[in-house]
Amino acid sequence: MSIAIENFVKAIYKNDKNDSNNTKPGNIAKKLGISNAAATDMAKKLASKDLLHYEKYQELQLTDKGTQMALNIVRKHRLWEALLFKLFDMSLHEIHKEAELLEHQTSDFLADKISAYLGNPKFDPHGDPIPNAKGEITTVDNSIALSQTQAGETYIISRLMSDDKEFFDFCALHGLKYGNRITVTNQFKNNRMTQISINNNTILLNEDFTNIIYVNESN
Amino acid sequence: MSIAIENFVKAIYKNDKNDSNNTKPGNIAKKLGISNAAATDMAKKLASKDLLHYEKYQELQLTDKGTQMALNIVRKHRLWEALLFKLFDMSLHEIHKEAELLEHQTSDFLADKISAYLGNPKFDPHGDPIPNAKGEITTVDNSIALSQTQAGETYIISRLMSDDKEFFDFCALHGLKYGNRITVTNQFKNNRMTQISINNNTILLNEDFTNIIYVNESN
DNA sequence: AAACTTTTTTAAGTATACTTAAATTTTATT
DNA sequence: AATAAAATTTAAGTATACTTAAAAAAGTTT
Repeated sequence: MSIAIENFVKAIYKNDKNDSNNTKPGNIAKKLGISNAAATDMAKKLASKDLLHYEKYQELQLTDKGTQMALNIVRKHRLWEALLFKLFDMSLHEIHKEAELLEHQTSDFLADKISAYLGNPKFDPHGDPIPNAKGEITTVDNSIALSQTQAGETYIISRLMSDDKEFFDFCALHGLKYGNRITVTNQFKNNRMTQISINNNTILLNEDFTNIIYVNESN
Repeated sequence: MSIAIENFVKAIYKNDKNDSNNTKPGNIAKKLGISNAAATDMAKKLASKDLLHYEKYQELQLTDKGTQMALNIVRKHRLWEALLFKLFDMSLHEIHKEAELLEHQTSDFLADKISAYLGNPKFDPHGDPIPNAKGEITTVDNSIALSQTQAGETYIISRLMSDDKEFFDFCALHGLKYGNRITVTNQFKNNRMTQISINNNTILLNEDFTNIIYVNESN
């Protein structure tokens, strides 16, 4: 299967996991930076390969086969992120960009080698779960968006759900990192802002960030 | 530049380094597993990109720009080989196959990270030189093919110039590995065979192997 | 040097993955 | 419910990287 196909299947999968309300060709096209027409063409082609269900004007839906393919690619992506993060001094954004390319040129054999080398990790450096070789994912039920937290409570950062350079630069600057401890000092519901304390510094975060930073309750 | 272009340029470069007598489209086509017509087409296209000199019915010759591109790809290939060899339990043949794919999806930035992590090695696990970021290569002048060695002398294996699985399986079985010591016990010139001693075992090698195993004199 | 063989080139055609522009259908608005 | 807006689909066309088949040139043999 080509890189274009892999990226298309992956985009549908990720779309389903996030803003699942729109999996029509146009929305996928926007995420991939291709025209709507190209996305429709591709959808038809993938339907003929039994990777997704396609009906005119309806939402695209991955078949089991398509889902397995997506999980396989996501697995490789996140394993590369984990490996590059461990070995090299690179930002999460740089790591993501490289993994985006490497994921398509990685045999299952090599993926398993990377996984074993890392001790079969269940999460990547963003806190995103790494599917195992069978495509099974460890769910992270009890993690919630920072926007949904309680003022006065302390939490552990469990996921940074973004690919954006500016976001990661901000996180790196303030110590917002997978596994780190933060205290929510104020929730300004009306302004949709959250004030946190980390490393004795106080930071005010707006909704753009508090919706993509996930945390677990700190026991 | 596309993967097809990168592989074409690399094939010319490697051809020049080995059986340099024929760099015409047909020979390159054979190495890449494409038709002669496709190779001619590609040669014309690359000439228009100033990557090689093309004149009808003549040998193909890389320009400086083309040579730099080839060296950049070879650098990435050999850095991946060195990294995979260090981290994972994989055969030289498996490592080669993975590197063949990864080399095209590796930024200069990542290549430099890999190189630094490995301590900027000058040679890969086959003993082949790794070009530096500027495309400069450490020459290995004093290494000679096993077929050219003297009976009675002891040598250090410096290069295993092959991509072939069977060859590497054979090498692994008998301890023929980069850096290992061997003694040439007999040179059967008429039969083009070389008898060596390694780890107290005697092995008789024919020309197919003695021409691709390179050694240095052992001081 | 003529004849044969091999290689290279040209020409025509294919699959993939896109594009833009127009037509169609769906969705939202009044 | 009619109309306007937005999205989707169809249609036609492009670039890349190939293919096969035929024509042309080069190389080899006798």
